[in-house]
Amino acid sequence: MGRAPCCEKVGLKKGRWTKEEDEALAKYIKEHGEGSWRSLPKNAGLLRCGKSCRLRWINYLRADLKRGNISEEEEEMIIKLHATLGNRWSLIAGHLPGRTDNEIKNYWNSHLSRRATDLGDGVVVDIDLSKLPGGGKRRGGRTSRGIVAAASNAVKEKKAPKGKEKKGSKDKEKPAKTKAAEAEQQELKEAADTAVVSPARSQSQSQCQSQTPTPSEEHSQSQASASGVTSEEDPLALSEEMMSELLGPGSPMMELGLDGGSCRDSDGGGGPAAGDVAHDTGDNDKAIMDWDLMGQLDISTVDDMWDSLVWDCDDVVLREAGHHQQQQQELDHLMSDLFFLDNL
DNA sequence: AACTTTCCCAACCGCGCGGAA
DNA sequence: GTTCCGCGCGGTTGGGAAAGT
Repeated sequence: MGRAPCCEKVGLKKGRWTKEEDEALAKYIKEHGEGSWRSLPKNAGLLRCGKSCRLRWINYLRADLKRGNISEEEEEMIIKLHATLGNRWSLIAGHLPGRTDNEIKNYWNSHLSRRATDLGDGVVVDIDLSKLPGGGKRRGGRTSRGIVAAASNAVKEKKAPKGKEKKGSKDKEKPAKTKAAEAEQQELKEAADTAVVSPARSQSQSQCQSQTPTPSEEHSQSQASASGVTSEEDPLALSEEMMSELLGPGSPMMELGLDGGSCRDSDGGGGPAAGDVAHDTGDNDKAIMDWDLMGQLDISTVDDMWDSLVWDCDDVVLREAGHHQQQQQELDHLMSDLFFLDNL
């Protein structure tokens, strides 16, 4: 159908904002409040796109923004949350009052992702997203609350199957947005609280997501990988609870105790896994696949994926894993589970 | 001092989602 | 049920600053 441009592009100013523009925008929002971004520039007398105004306000002009460097606590929080949520910058920002998603994203890309790459020498996996279920494709757009809801419904149902299932995505109990948002917040809070993460482990985990490429590759890959492994059919969608269940005692992965197919601490004795949310057994000999990668890395398709997988450790590990037929079957089973849930 | 490279961050872009019409 | 619109999100880009040669 073709999509109308977000705003008339002709005659609009781009680039850095001037002080006058900032003042005009701030003044207008102070008087009229946020919202109606599309019409705001016109009303405020700005030659800017509404989106640009919104961004400027959110990232720079808002009064409640915290200025200055990211503190160590914040940094740790970011690492934790990133391990849990992936590149959900807005969600991460939600846990860091006064920080914007853009700020956190930039900070991650410029500081943390690099540091994550620099440290450790363990398994480094770069996953070709296109080979994942659903193409592993992630584009822009908001986190689908419907997916989140569906996923958690699926978990609930798995726990207590009901006779009849209501088709969930369009929840009649409005304001769903508020409810869902609250639920999401709660869920994330729990995730952040329960995620057993040490920075070191996070680094290792992050490294699992990005190999050690050239700087430019590193930059985009870390983004892409992180994005990919938490892609639209992602851990968040699957939800903490679901992943816990999948990683629980009854799960194939837990029973397998894979040594090779997983992304784990390189030194073999690293701290608890960042993504091993609430399932860190403390037994590092039993590698637990980071749940960011859970199900994304199908060893049975290792040959297919070989080009896109880069292992920065002994190949033996992978070879061993690749030859475990039973493990493959169980992984396949897990994959189909995940795929099923993804497609809810 | 001049030039080049790298880093950082503000801003832009394209897309998906939800809701209204 | 479909289309359109507004909004928000994540990825990417571009330019200035800092560091290196």
